Amino acid sequence: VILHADLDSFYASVEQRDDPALRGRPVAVGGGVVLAASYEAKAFGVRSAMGGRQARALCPRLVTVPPRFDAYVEASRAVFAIFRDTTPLVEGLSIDEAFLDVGGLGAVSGPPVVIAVRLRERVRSDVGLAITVGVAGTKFLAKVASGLAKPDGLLVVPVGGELAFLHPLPVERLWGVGARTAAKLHDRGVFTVGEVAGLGPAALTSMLGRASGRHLHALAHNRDPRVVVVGHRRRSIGGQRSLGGRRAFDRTDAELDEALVGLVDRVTGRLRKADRVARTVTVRLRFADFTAITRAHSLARPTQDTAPLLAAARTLLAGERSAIRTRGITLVGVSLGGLDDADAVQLELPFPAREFARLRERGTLDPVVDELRVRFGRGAVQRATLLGRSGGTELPMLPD
DNA sequence: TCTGGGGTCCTAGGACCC
DNA sequence: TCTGGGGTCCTAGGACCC
Repeated sequence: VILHADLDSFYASVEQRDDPALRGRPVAVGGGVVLAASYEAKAFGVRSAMGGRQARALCPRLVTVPPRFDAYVEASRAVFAIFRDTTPLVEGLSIDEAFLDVGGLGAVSGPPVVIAVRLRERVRSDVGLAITVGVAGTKFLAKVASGLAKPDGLLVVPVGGELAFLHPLPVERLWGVGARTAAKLHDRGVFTVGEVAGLGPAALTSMLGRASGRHLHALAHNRDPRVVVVGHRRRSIGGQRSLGGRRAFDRTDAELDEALVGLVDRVTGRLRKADRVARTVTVRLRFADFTAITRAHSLARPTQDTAPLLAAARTLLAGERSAIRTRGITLVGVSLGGLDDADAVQLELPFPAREFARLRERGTLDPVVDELRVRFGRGAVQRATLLGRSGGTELPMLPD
């Protein structure tokens, strides 16, 4: 049994918690763009990612406050501590939501509903925030349930009633169906999850692509085998800076370089703080017409040093000088991928073919061996046995 | 209404290797 | 001179989520 716990209007709720004058009033966090809107603001149609001007047009009495990210991180830590005190099986999805696997807790903590009620009370009393919880047998359904129960709600999908719950819902309720996918489905007369379920997998696949089609087909029949995973590792670290549209066509090279250096500096700082190394640098540019491109380069070896990563980013940016001149530029982004632990050592792969053939001739390696992987990390050997067999027995790692 | 900043995953083509 | 198939890695773009 899985709980999906999701804090309501997180940033705005923290602001209302910390400043009583904001309570009961329509609040938007952010400046040029709304990062989060309180429920009072949402009632006027104010939404996150909306421009500040539009938000004020919809809601003249809107109170706009600048974000205080430190306060949100602090509140998030406190809530996640309560999550982990509820069950060790916590999978964070973002700063304000997580899956909790409470399946094995029955004997200790009572049934899932009781656990969910207690969790909501604790977050309310200890952190001062409202949290919505969805309870179901799968991650997907738990997330759908919490979405429907917002704000400040609790919704349990009864065992056996999953499809009856799911099928009347509009397709937009499905996790992974955004505006584009919804539009494609609507074009073909598909509006509810039940109608999706009525479609064959082939029809969905031809509409949405292989993975999305299969995925959606499975979800519409409430098949979701994904388990709660503790301790996800970040796969990329990035930063971006919008430059404002006004001077899109007359940014100087020096200005762009300054922005790039600032971003690389910030991002590599985070990389080092996380004790990780990166191998792929991606530069993202957005032009005055709002179209965007990405340019990537992979280094021969991973690093956490600023210099080689900055050099790669500069080269990528330099390659787009003429596009920047003719199309104007409104955003620069840098992302680091191919992450690994800083102290991990990966030997050259694949194992040199000539050396391999030589060993094979000497009879040192059984022909079924076709790869050698040796990995060291955290100051100790992680995997150090040769992944091969000779006469059915494992070979020891080569002395070298 | 001229639109932030942080991520994840999928697709598809080309290079390269065996 | 013309021809196969499988696999991995890299790059670019797109959709989606909070």
